[in-house]
Amino acid sequence: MAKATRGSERREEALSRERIVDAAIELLDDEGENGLTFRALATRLATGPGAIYWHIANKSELLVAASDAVVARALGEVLAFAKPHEEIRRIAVVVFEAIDAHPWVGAQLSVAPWRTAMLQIFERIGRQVQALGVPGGARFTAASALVSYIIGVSVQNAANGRLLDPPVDRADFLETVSAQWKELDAQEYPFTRNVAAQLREHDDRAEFLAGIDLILTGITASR
Amino acid sequence: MAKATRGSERREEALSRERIVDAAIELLDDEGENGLTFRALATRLATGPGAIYWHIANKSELLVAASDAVVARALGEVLAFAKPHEEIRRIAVVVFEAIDAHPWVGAQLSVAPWRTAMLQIFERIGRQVQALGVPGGARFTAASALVSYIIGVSVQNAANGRLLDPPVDRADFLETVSAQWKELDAQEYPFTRNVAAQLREHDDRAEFLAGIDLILTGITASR
DNA sequence: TGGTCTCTGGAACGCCGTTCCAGAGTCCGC
DNA sequence: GCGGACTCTGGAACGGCGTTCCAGAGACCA
Repeated sequence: MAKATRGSERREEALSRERIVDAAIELLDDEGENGLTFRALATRLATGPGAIYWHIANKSELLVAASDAVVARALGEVLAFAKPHEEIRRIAVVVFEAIDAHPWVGAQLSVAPWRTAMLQIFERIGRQVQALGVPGGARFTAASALVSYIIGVSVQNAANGRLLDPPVDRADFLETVSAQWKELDAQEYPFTRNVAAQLREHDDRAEFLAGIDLILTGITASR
Repeated sequence: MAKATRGSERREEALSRERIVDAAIELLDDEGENGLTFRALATRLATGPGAIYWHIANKSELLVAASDAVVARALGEVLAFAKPHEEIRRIAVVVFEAIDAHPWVGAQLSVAPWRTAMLQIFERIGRQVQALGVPGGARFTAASALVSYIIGVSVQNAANGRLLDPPVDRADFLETVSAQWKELDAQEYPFTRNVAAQLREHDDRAEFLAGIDLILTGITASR
């Protein structure tokens, strides 16, 4: 890898793993998950598909690199807070929002877990669980539950946003689903029918944080 | 749809949506997510790809139908229990195991949520949350948190199982990852390094249930 | 018996991830 | 200053995919 030391570049801006990953992120954000193809990426970088394969092994590696970059940037925004409770909530929100802004990251995290992206989240959460005073034997469980919940909800929230092809207004979308829930069979879906109104009014982010608090309460109560 | 009333069949067993979905489930279980192609499915059904399209609109609809069938069968096994706590745990375990046995269901649930499969889980969990005595305004939040956690952990657990192409022994796999964690940078990943041993020994299912209990404790404590 | 409607399945289309490879540009030993 | 080796490029090509098309087989009705 002596490449970086080379003085001059052949192209205006030489192809590099970083430039490819950045272009991939742009493409994914602009065109959605299906928009990322090696041909489209090559066009955007003014080159051919073959050139990309010199820097990246395959599409899966490209997706891992792209999601790692997004998660790392998001976590970088969370500074050390005074109270563990607060920092856990901050990390959760930042991850939630990163996946909301880049829905393809969510899909990627559930396909290829325990790569760098997820490990970073686990580490940050784990330290705060420790700071909360959770005893050694229960830390792994508590941190795992939190991370699973954070990723799980974020992925599903992002999936909801991707549901309809023309990006539809959130309020309209909830209105529609809520109406569908109200039409459900009263025998089969009594509960869902009853909470249909709450679906329309609910705030994903607030609901998400309420879940975090539920888990934190559980962790603290059984400490 | 007067088809079902037709007395005689052209083939030994006529093609039907149900037969196609069953064959798709078999194919997915046998060959993995990438094994389901319309060509392979056509071969298994001794027909051509075009015939399948008469019964199913596209691949996405086929995947939705297949996961709905698997989840419905799994939930069907859970009878009404006396105590809501118990039934919630039973539902959680059954979903966890169904996704573990059919990992492709997990991937599907995070791509297309809020279809029948997820709704069924939500409904069953919601009723028990209500039975727990959670007040009306908090039921939606509690049920959502539980469902998100259940799906989130199950999907990630299933994704772990799919990680390596030749199905590797679970203990070996954990041993390897645990060893990798111990090799992590001490500055960057102190927590993860510390719990590496717990990763090796932990039981996914038990950990999953511990998380459920954590949330249930939280729900009960803040009731 | 002829027409219509349901259903079949093979052929073909366009796009994808990936591989191949001729060659352009750069560096290094002599 | 020159020749070979090595890095990197990008267009062409391959096999496989989801999907569409359509000629026609079989069952039903007038």
